[in-house]
Amino acid sequence: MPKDTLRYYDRIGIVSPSREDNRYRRYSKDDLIDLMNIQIMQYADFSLDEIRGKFGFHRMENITPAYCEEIAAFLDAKNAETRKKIAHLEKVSRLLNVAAETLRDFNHESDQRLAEIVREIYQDIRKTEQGIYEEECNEHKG
Amino acid sequence: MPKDTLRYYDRIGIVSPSREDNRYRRYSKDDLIDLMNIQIMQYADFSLDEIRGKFGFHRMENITPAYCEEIAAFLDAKNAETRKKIAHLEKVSRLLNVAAETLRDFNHESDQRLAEIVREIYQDIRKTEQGIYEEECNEHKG
DNA sequence: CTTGACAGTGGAGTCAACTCTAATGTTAAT
DNA sequence: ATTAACATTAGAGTTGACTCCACTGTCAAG
Repeated sequence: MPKDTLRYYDRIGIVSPSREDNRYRRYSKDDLIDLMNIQIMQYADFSLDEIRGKFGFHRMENITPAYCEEIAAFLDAKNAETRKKIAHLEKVSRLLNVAAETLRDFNHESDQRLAEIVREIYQDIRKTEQGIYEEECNEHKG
Repeated sequence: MPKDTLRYYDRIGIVSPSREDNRYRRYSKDDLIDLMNIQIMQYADFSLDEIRGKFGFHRMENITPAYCEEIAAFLDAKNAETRKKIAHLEKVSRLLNVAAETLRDFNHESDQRLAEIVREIYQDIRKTEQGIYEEECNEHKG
């Protein structure tokens, strides 16, 4: 992990190691565990804000069943989001496949299939835009 | 599509409509088709640079079989990338699933499965880092 | 005791794709 | 003729997660 990244994490208060007399950072075992957890969470597409906010590095004290359930629900939500992204990418993959096929050997059948996928995608795009406008409305209300 | 986005596309030379006498932008049918294509390509995770570079909006002239094959190969590469992203997200989904399960009902079996996935992910992360270092090397060589 | 290789800091720069601001010009309606 | 509602522009700001810079401080080796 690049040093600048560690300094950055320290600055934004995500992993703040203790200091030696000369102000050099000293990373404890727990700090290293936190850093590894961060890598995993980043792999799972959590932002640093989410990591700080939801996991906040409670160290074994303070772990009530209610807290566990809260985290579990959060993970469920993230998972639903992830499934949506996968569905999106599956559609993209199909699109690219058919588009390449159509380019290589133009015929009515693959052209039809391409058009069908494109139509589907336009619907998705319009849905997303609606989502954005609804969000904006809610923000104005809130 | 937001007006600012259209102005932005005009500025960076992606869709540059003709102008009326008063300098107002007038979008032709072809411009609209370009804009729709851009939406599709963005859905498929192409950057604006890629869109400008690879598709450059050749309008029916200049479409040789060689050009078709070049684009098809490009789409294939993008598809390979997409499949990799899907594999990544599938792993994330499994992780989130097992993590939530483990949080809700801690037992040895799900804990084991969680550890297994985490191990797998660390390997992926290390692979990615290596990739980055190799890229850096090649840049220094090139 | 100098030299080189590290460590520290605050602050600025990077990337992509917008998004917004301020100042000004054009048009349609009252 | 005034005003509201559009259009134009150059240029600055936004986002997140770094990444780099110039400068200074610390330390071990020769």
